[in-house]
Amino acid sequence: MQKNPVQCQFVAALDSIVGKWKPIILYHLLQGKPLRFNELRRLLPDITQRMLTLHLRELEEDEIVKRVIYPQIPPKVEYSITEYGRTLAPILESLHQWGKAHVERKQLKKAENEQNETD
Amino acid sequence: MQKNPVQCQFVAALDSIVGKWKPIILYHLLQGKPLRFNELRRLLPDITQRMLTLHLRELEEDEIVKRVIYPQIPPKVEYSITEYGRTLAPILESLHQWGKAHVERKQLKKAENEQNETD
DNA sequence: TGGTATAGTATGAAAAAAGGTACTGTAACG
DNA sequence: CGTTACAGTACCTTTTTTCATACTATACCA
Repeated sequence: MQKNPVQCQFVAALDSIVGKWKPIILYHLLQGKPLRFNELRRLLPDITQRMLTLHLRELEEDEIVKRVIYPQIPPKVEYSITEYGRTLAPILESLHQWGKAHVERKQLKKAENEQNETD
Repeated sequence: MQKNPVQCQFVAALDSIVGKWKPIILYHLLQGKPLRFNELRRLLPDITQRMLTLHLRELEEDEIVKRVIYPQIPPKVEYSITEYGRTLAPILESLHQWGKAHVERKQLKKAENEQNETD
């Protein structure tokens, strides 16, 4: 589908971290502590079970996240970042920083505009 | 809609660079030379006029790309990266590098699997 | 005995993103 | 006089992504 190799590389990278919830899932897992399914759910109050499952499966598929099932009842499944997943940390950190600055910049522009309107 | 501020920051950053064609548009514009609408189209053979227009408008809205209209016939419009847009360069470069390694890694795994199947 | 917690799956609907095709006006080229 | 190039817009369809709700099995707790 994507013929251009440069585009492919962007697509591969972005596929791994994009998705409405992936960055924030990774953000929590990058804190270091393995998290159970419902712990993640509590950290992301607005996500549906379905989306959490789907995104975790994709991250697992890419070997960014590791899934460990403890054979007990009620079930216990722990998710943690892999060594490979950790290579994404600097990128996510940059994105986070840039995004923060971008939001602040937008709010500043908005405030300026509202100031001008009342002139 | 996005209540979590951390998530907002990711969303803001990703909104600015995600979209099927945005990274590759930015990649070309980051080469430095301003590009005309149809020059970009030729660089992205599979994009439709419509999608190119929409993505460029969004990038312009975020002040990542500058649009200059030359009042002549036939029309001439040049797109270039702004100073602000240039602050995305390191992030895009990292994404590109990571994506490249990720693609190679996947191909390696695939080759290993095929090797095992023929054992 | 009924409620809660665990980690999901199944199904259908809604929303968002992307695509396809046709169309615009003007000028230069052959 | 017909064609091409330019930079789009309009309209509609398809694809992809996300959401909402109901459902599963088992154990523990009161």
